[in-house]
Amino acid sequence: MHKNNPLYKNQGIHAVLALFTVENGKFKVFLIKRKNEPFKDKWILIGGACYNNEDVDTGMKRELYEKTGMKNIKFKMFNVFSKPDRSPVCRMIAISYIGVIDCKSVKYQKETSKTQDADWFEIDRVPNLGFDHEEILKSAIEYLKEKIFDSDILKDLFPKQFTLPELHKAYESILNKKIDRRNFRKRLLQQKIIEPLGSYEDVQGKKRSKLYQFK
Amino acid sequence: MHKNNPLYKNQGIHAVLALFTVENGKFKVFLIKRKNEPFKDKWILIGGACYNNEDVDTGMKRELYEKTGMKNIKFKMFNVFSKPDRSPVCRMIAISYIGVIDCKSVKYQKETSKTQDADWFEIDRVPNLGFDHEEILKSAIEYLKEKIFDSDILKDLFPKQFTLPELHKAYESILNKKIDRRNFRKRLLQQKIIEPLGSYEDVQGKKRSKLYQFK
DNA sequence: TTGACTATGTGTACATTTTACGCTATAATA
DNA sequence: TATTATAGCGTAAAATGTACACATAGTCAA
Repeated sequence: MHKNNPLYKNQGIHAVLALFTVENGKFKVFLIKRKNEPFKDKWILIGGACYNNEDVDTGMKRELYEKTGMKNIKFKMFNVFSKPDRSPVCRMIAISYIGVIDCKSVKYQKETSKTQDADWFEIDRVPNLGFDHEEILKSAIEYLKEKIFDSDILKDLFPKQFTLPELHKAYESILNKKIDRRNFRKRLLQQKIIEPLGSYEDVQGKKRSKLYQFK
Repeated sequence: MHKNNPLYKNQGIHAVLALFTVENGKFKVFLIKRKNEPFKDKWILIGGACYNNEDVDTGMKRELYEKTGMKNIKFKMFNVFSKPDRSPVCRMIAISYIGVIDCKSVKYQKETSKTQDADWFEIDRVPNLGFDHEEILKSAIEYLKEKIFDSDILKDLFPKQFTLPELHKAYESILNKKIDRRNFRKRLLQQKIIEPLGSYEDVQGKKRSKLYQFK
């Protein structure tokens, strides 16, 4: 590859993050609103271009901080999008990431140098997205559904303790279907990625649930 | 991203393919030997740089043809490698692919404009590889082992008919462990990705096996 | 206070899948 | 004929998944 060969020139790498949460039983994704062209005033997933001196994970982390102010978020690469015209600026491929967090335990900025707004959107109320981010979002949701039972991908959705009914509700929201309460409980407990704390939640108005945490 | 910002300039995209086969019960990978710097005279996986006007799948297909002469090979993306210094030429990220084929039913060129040799290597006799291709190969083998029972990833290893003992041997070679003959048979048959042809193989010296094909 | 209602937690019966291994059939060979 | 190797079929036990019944803890309204 020759640096000045027009066949290769001006390629770039996008890092794009589909960041999810579940809040009050609603499955949500985090979007930012662009301030500049292209796709000015459009909502998109969190993302931006990688620098030459960083690997894509590092670029993703930096972009996440620059565009939202969020830090210490875990995410995982899951796909690549590379249609030559996916960005109108120049040839950019997108490395896509997925993350699931507790929206109540992170702060974010509504505005930055490149964004004019930012918020959590319910999955079925997501507006039209810029770039090919609708395709990326769709792929991310598929990936999440596929991995939800076979990994600890929801580990950061409940950073501290939680109850089994809460976790059950989160699974149902994400998978968008009913799961038998009692079988769900059995399955999760024998998977041994969660453990009981011995204490109970502090609520009134119903029978108290036991508290659990991820191992 | 600005086209002349040195933070972004001269990024490139490698497409890299770990192409596997099983021959005489041996699990093998296809390697090519470089003709030029960097890594002159080193063996590497099949790969090269994507053009601006092609998506990475298309670039992979073109590079495969240019470096080996092979056509009509199916492959699947499985990972991304992006350490900033993984190529000494400039900042290149690698999109990695995996493929499994029948080595007897493809021809390849020993030499091309950029390669001086090409061959199938038994997995445990692979030489030191150029770039970060040892890491990519390791990741590809892991991925293959993970997917071997849950997908038709071996579909092109036996393009026409095969016997269950042959398929069994291929699984054992790839997974590098013994699998019970009888349980293997049961498992594959109830997965319904293969079907019996009704005929038998044409050999002497042992009991003849039934022939099967992928659906 | 009692009965209705809801949420939580446990148990049980049944089916399906996985695993370990016995047995039979075909063909070559001593 | 007996032995050995390969191919194919079957079965019992274990593990896992699915569909429920039931008991308990609390609220609320009559």
